[in-house]
Amino acid sequence: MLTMYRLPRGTSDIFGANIEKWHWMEEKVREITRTFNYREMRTPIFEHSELFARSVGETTDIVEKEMYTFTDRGKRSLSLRPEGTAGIVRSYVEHKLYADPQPTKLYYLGPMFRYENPQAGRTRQFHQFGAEAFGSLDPALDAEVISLGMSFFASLGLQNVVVQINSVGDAESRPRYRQRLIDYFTPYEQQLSAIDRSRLHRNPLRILDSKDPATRELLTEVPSILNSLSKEAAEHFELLQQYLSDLSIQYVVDPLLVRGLDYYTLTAFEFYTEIEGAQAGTIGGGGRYNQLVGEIGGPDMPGIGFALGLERVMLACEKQSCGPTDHAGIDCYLITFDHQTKKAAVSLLQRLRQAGLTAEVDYLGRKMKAQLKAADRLQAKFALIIGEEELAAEKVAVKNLQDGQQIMIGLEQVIHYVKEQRSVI
RNA sequence: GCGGUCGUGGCGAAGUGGUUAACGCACCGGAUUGUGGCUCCGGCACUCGUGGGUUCGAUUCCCACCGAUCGCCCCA
Repeated sequence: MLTMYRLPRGTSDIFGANIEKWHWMEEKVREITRTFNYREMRTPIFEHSELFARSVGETTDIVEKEMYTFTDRGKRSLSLRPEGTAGIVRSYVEHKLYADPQPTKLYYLGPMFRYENPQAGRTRQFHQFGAEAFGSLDPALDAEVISLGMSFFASLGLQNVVVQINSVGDAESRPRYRQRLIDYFTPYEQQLSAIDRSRLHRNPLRILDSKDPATRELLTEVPSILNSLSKEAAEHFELLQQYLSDLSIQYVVDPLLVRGLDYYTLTAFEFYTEIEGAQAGTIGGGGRYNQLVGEIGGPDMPGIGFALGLERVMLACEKQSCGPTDHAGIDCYLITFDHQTKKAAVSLLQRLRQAGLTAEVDYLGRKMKAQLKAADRLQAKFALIIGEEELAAEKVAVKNLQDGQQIMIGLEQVIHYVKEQRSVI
């Protein structure tokens, strides 16, 4: 293959049949967020690197080894966004949206970037649909956010999506649990893998997520975070479950569920479904972040949100055969023979299009037979034939390509006729 | 960052240490003059990922690199 330039590793070009799928999915996002009254926010694709380090967490893999960081001509360190929440929170604070009546409910949709090795459901540029709701501690809002995600999946026709929930505690209970974990694992430290040992010192909560068999043994007896929750945190979690039940949302409590981002407090959750490929089953995740707004310089405002990986959602859709209905073909294909008929066709073409019809004409000088073939391939409903005779009579031969019937129509009546007939086919 | 598998024309897919590298799909043209979807015929003139090496000779053997894919870590 003599292609000089190829797309960068972990990226993809979306076109052809795939673009239809993306439009379909994006349309579902717009629909569902409208009914839940979340408004779109578009933030830059890149931000100051510091923002991500602060919000996502200095010691997370995302910040430590996955960011696309570069220095611009003004010597600023910028990074392509690895996730969406940081930018939304920055914007919320920067534009003082907390001064508006709360809650502020926002959603975003767009590409994210992480320098990782690609595999099933993981690419370097990927797309997320995320929602964030600020300004309320009400667990009913947690339930709404989860419900928004589940409703989105339902609108796509996806089945068997489970939401796993947990509480990672608040400012009071988290340090306490952290210490309990350290106390629990320290006697076994020598048995832990190198990774888990470093987690023990840096971020003990992450051990809960370990896939190491030896560690998993130990996890069967590990103290549950749910027993370390403060009264408020426990109550929040309890109320959330009640609301979820009221919403008939199937959920599973998983005390081992922790998330890879540091900013979560209280509620943490993941959306999961079976997909080919071991790790792609998590199609979304989220949680509360009651400290984050304050941490990046805003007032003490709580927030909760989720992010869904649309490529993974797409994989799930493919597995379950849900997707957009095949788009209908074009309305008209104009068939011409020479320069004179082409001239007439081109102006008819414009009028058809102005009337809202999808119309096409041959630009390759093909013979009539080939033009009809092209019309067929485009699934045209009508072939509008403009030949010498038609031109002289100021008529068009309109051929219905479904039943093969053909009639002559006056040049001026064609649009009306096609519009009328189109709906009865 | 680490490990497995793979890399032949637009796509799918055979194949061999040595004359013109199958086939299918798609595409283009033709089968009596302006009529498609079926059929038949023909065309589509490829550095066999890239660069080295072994050999009289490599697309087939070896090495490196690049890429794809699957997995680990981690995440969406």
